[in-house]
Amino acid sequence: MASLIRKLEHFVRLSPAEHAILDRAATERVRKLGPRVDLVREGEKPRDVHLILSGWACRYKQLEDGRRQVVSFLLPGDICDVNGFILREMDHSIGSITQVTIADLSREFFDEVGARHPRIATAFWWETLVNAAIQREWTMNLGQRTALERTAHLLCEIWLRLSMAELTRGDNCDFPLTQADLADATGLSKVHVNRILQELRAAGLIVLKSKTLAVPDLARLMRAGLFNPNYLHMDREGRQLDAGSADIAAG
Amino acid sequence: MASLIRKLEHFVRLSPAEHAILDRAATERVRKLGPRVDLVREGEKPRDVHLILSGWACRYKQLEDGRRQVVSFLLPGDICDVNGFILREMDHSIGSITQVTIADLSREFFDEVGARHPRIATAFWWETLVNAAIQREWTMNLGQRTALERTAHLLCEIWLRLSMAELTRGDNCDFPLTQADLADATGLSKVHVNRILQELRAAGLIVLKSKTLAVPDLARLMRAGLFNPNYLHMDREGRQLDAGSADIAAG
DNA sequence: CGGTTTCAATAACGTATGTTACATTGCACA
DNA sequence: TGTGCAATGTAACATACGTTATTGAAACCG
Repeated sequence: MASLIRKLEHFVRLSPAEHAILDRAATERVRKLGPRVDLVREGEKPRDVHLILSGWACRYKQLEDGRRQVVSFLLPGDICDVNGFILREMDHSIGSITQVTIADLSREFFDEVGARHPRIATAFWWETLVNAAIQREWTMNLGQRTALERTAHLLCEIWLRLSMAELTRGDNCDFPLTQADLADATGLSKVHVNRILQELRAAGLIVLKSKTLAVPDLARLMRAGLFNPNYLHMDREGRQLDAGSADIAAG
Repeated sequence: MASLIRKLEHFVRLSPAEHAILDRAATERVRKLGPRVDLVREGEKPRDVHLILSGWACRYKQLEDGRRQVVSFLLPGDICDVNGFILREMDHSIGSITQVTIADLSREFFDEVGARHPRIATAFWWETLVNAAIQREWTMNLGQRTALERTAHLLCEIWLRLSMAELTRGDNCDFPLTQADLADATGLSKVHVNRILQELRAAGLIVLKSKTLAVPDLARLMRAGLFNPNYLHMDREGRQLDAGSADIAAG
């Protein structure tokens, strides 16, 4: 919950009353899932909207011959498909990566937000639009960037998204993805992901071991990934980027 | 305008009154643009929402060194970013491909739709969600499919989107994209796109010349592109796919 | 704790696709 | 009715990345 509010507040300030509404929605109907299980499967009818309270998950699509593409990562504070229940059938699956805690948000909750809480509704639209922007950036990433740029770019994105949710500590963060996960997300083979990670390590751009990632110099990693943070739309009205994100954006 | 309504009616039936509302919005503030000009540039503040009345356009992103990725095509009946004006700055550009006619839809129009026309609002949400699904499918396409599959897949998608807007005639349609456009959209080089098109032609999957595309056997092209139309969510309540799209979906 | 599985690392080799270069066709416009 | 530029087509060659295979080190687990 805290992660969601922190993230949304990168865009609009929410009142204590609005915090309370989100808090309440996020504390009823909470579930816990093990790692590496499907939360939702392609072909199913969308039911509730899910809010990730803790843990990492991903959306993915698969071809009949087994080729698999992770199309996005879901981090704490992320909402899966605001209004997704409008569609009759899921066109992709959602799977947990780590153990995950989720809150199921009802259709009625969104109806009420739409009718009575315009600032929250706007914040949810922002979430929706940023997710669309992220998906466009992934298209760019897969279509144009080299393996090294692509991997560095993905790491920057995850880093910034985690930091918006206040899930980084100093220069490091939890990083539960395996090289196979990174391969599925970048469209590279596992072997090549391994080569690229070695290269990033050798260049001093990352320190990655035992599920912890450290980024000693984010600006340098961003340059390596040709990373421009504009698509994350982390700017709140009447403010550009705060002190913490200013040097981040410096590039 | 007709294209928009036809497309939306693949999802919900709209009343004559609702048609009239859309018609009115689409006839005030109409502009015409030449081919190959920018409609919107990355970095600008989003203003109105644009509805494509005729012609083709695309969203694209560019790296400093000139690498360019088309992240989506905008066809007649497409709306650019419902509620996009919530964001402070565009993270991509929109450029025309052919001559294009657009209607600028005001923020107030969307406010009114949200407040008073829930069925249209739902239809716009459907449009938003389908666009997100398309973007995910492009991620899959670039990350996992071979050059031939990828190209065939893109052609299938464009074909179906055009047919929803009733812009195909029999087995053929206008197709103004150059091989360079296709290259920018598929992440392939122009030379390789040319090779792949030759291959598709040789296999009898497409006939493409002088800006006209014919697809003699859509089911076969779909198989070549590992194309599953589910992500376009062309199904209306109480109906699966109509006669026209049934054989399309047959695969 | 010993066995089993997952994950990471590395090597040898193969190939799909990129690059550069140039020829040809087609079409806009003078 | 040429003339010029954009678009398409082709060939020779280069390379980034994929594939298969093997090994070692963690993590898991009964």
